[in-house]
Amino acid sequence: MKSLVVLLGPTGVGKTELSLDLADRLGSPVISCDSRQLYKDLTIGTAAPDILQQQRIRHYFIGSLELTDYYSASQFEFDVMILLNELYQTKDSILMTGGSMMYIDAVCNGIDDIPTIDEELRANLLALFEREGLEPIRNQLKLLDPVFYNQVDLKNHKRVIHALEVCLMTGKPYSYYRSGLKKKRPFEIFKIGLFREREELYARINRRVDEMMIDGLEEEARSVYHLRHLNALNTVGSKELFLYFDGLFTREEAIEKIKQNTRIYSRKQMTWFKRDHSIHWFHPDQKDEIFSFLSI
RNA sequence: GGGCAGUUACCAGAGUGGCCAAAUGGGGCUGACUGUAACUCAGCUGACUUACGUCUUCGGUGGUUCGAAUCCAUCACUGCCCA
Repeated sequence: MKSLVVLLGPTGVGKTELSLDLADRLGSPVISCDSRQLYKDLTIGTAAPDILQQQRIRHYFIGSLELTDYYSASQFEFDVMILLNELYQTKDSILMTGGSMMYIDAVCNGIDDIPTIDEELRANLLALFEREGLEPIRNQLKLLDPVFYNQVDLKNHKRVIHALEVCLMTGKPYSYYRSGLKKKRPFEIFKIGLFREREELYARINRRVDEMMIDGLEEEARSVYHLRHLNALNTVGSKELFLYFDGLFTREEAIEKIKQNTRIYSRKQMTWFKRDHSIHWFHPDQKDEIFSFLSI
């Protein structure tokens, strides 16, 4: 039986470092599962594996996209499935590492097949939202998909708009596509979660942000500032510096905000992971325990 | 030494006699989340209680009043101005 080892955990917990040893042991490359490390030009702010680390272990999905590229969890599922199929020709165990919750779920459980939304339609709805608020969009959704209308958080414009997009795009209710079914994978999945006490994690995060600034995060952000409207740049470590460039933050305030938003993000990740009882939790120092758990 | 302004929950900051455990924002905490998800959204945030509710708060003290964060006196501290 083929297997997929998923190394996950909140940002800053120490996944990258451990993943190299784990990959060595498994004789596997690393499939990165990170919705922002995917993009080139964001390497410092996303703490992507560096050149040396990538020379040591082959990594996939690091810096493979332009900031202007469209991508989604669903596409990630698709790409990973193809890659896994290839890798399993010669290997039995593959390692995937990352903290993007929905991407992990997309690979492990699958995600319903929903058509990708036409750019123009999306732009139109967004314009309508900005002009008249969410009300008209909600009303249309109520008409076209009363089922989902009753389930969705009606204040969450992203969810409401997306549902309507799908309805308008396909002529079918959004709920029609939402099976909620888990896909059966032709490989076994082992989820290893890395956990640190909050205080310890926060201290690492704070320190890491300071290191990023030393490594040139400010210059990195400056070089992509002109693309700030892109979703890929709605990212911790970029958006705060943009506000500094705008004169709305001092440099110090921006750094504090990056730390704070990273901490908040790490908590959101933990909230998500807590629901998943198939995760086996370890402290990053418990390398041997992890190896023996995986029998490697 | 004199004059003026101020002191409100973790922070900032509304409230100027009852509808005030006290607006709002920030921060913190908890959670939702199947498609741009490092997104977006929600709840809680004086104490005790599952809850109904009860109790203790608005610099200190003492008053006025049926009733005070709100009015008066006084003390303390802070800021600005005059000396």
